[in-house]
Amino acid sequence: MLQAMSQFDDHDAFEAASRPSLSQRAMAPRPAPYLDGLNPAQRLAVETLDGPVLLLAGAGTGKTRALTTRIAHLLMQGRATPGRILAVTFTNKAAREMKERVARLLGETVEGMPWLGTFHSISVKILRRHAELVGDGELHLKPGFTILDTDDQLRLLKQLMVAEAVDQQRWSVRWVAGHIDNFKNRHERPSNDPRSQGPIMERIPNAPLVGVSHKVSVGEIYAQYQRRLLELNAVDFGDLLMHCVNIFQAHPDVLAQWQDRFRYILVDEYQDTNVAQYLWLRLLAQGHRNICCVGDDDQSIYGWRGAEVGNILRFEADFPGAQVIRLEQNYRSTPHILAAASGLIEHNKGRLGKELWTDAQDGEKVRLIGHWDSEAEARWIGEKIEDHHSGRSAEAKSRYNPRLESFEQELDRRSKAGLGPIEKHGYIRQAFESGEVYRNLKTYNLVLNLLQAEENTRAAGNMLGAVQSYVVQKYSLNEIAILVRASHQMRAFEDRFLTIGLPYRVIGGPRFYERQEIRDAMGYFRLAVSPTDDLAFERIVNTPRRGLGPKALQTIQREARERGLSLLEGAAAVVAGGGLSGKAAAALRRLVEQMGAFHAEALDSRASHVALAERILDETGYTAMWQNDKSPDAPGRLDNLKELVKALEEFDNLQGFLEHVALVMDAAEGEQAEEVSIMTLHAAKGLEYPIVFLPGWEDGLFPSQRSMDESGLKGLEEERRLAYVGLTRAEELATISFAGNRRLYGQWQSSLPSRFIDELPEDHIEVLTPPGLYNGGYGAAAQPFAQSSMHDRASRADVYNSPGWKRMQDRAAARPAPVHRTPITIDAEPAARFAVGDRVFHQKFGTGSIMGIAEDTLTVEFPAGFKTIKAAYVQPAATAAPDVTPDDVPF
DNA sequence: GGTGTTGTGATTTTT
DNA sequence: TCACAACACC
Repeated sequence: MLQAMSQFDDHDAFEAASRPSLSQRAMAPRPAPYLDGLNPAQRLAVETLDGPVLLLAGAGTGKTRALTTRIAHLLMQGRATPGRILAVTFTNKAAREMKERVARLLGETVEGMPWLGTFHSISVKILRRHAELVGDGELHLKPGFTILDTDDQLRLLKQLMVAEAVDQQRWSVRWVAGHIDNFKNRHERPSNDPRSQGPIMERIPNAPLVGVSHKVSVGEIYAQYQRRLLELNAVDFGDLLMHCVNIFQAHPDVLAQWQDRFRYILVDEYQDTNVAQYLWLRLLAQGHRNICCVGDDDQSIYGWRGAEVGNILRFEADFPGAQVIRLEQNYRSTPHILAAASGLIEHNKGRLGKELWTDAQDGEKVRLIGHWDSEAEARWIGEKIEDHHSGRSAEAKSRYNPRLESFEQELDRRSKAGLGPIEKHGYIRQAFESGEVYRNLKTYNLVLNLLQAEENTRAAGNMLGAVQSYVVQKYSLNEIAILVRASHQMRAFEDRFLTIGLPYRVIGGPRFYERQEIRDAMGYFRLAVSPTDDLAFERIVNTPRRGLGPKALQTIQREARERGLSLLEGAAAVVAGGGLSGKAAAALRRLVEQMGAFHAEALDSRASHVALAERILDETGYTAMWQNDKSPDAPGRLDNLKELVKALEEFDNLQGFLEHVALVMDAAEGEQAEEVSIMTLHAAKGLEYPIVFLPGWEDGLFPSQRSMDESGLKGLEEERRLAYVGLTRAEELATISFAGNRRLYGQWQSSLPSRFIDELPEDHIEVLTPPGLYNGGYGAAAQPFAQSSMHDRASRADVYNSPGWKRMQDRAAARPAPVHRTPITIDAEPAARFAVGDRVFHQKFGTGSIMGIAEDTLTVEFPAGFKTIKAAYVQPAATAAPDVTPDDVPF
């Protein structure tokens, strides 16, 4: 069906014919099985096809389902051909997912959805067709333009800044790049008066630029940068959007053409759009006005990179007559999790407002726990994960359940006898046979519902009881995630998990195509495909080392500039003209000749591009460079190169591959192994896990001090949304934790629990007491805060008054101190408790002897060697019974 | 031109 | 603490 329609794509004849004709009307009202199972709001979202629609979809409300079903509906209703639907996402992953799901709905591959993609990939397609409209009469973009990655962008900017003698000590390349990105996010073109655009920078003190001002504005660099990009026939990511909008604005005829094409527009994650994307969308939508934006203002967490929540808040004003549809039924989380998240986000002002609700069973409350320091936090979370994984978590019910056994027997009996109402639901059987009903709360709930729907037979009643009393104790590690605010928090977990041998994976680390060796290799490929790619030339000319350093490069650049050649051609000229001597000349000659040959072969469609790629890497000595490298990561890099070559096989030629990679910078992720996922809160958006840990809820870290300093209340609210996103990732169990002390940049720093903790609705929170928090604990111990930056009494008192800490104290006090332990009193002169020669115990270093005492600092000889340690961190060894695990040892 | 040393500064990240 | 960049030195 889809493929049949896609043949007509681009044919206006088909469009004309697509007014309800006889044959179409005969085909028209088809049954729409894909609509089954949608809730009323989702259904409304799918069926409201005309005019602007804002779909406010809370976390876990089936947003993607609504969006993909809407596309399917448009197609099945014959409202539009695939080529007439524009569907934009932010990430390639989201685009891929959407394609797959639409395909599944329609039961076919959706090759015919050419305009489902990211803002950037769609912009490239548009831009390739109108490249000449970018620039002025003299200099304009050509359709074959290259797309620079961040690396190229920085190198180019750096050249410009060096030429302008900008004081890079004070104004870094990254900083300038950030500003330029922001210009583009806000769709600010280089102004006619660049000197007054953007912040002012100073040149280095005695820059040899006679008669030039001591100051340069970022705007001037921006203008030069744009000029340079044009000369290089290149664009950066921001340009893709900006140039498109510029073309649309300056050429109404072109705009009209695209407006006409896109009969229906769908936008995912609308709350994340920046000004440029907003303009882009609004221009295109002004044609048919059938635009459907899906988003959630409460999940807007990308303000710092230009996203404007205002776009979604203003939707109704921007698109008069817009219908607003709210998806509020949540299918992901338990009521407690939902209530906790909702209670938190209510502290934000200016929301569009949604009330999430769910049918799900109550489940566990959100847990809250405070720890002494980040290491204790990691240790504790590691243990909890092991518990969940092995099924020995404290809340685990008995593995053996007689009622369940009888239930299973009953099921078996009835199934064999082929009777009774229950086995009509093959699903139930399967749920039990696979064990899914024990493991997955969703399955469990579904089975419950199905059973409840059954007639009130005794068998059904039995089953119900059995299922209800036996829920889920074992979790796969893949069902568990740790979500942190900043990536440096990950280290504590990695360290800990490595020691206890818990498999984990970090999501969102440096990506495949951002690795040095991959970029280098790509540089070679780029140069082979387009010999005029100067940035690629600069990248690889001396990698591996060819003795062609900055000086040789300067010579080449001078030659190229004087003759108006590209760098590679310039290099050829230098070689021919004898501009370089000896070794360098020979090396350059070889490189030029090789690249010439590679280029010829790249043009030859009969030659294998995979073989060419291998040859390039081998003959230029690039592979050898890593083979000779003795650093520990060299073998990994060689593997990556092999993988790169393998990835090439999926493309017809190098060119296609490069085009793909410029935009789709992600590698296939393997998900076979069982591993706990560790990632930032940002990376977690859109994902869900049965069990979620949210560590590091401390003021300054989360909410991040920097966010609040830089953006004030706005920043704080965005942090709060981030907390909301984190909580709503959890399906069954969320555990929030904070640590009193944390090592930051090598320094121990103490902090207060996050203000968000006090904003959580108490009824849905269960406060846990960590092992080792006995009487005394935090309440009595001023010592833990001795190194605190929070020295003033008032703020420290606040800690003790906060519900979380109070509760912890109450719990701790209510709990009898174990016999083997002497309560620790930490007095003003802690070291006074010790004398040289005493045996002391430290939770990390074990037992040792005191060799020296200075103030409150001890020098202790541990098995691991001499350590200088604050007295507060150790205790007399005699009180530390041998059976005490490290976690039982308090501070 | 390659290697060692010092200094600095440090969220969140996609395309 | 750690990574990376800029400089000094061989």
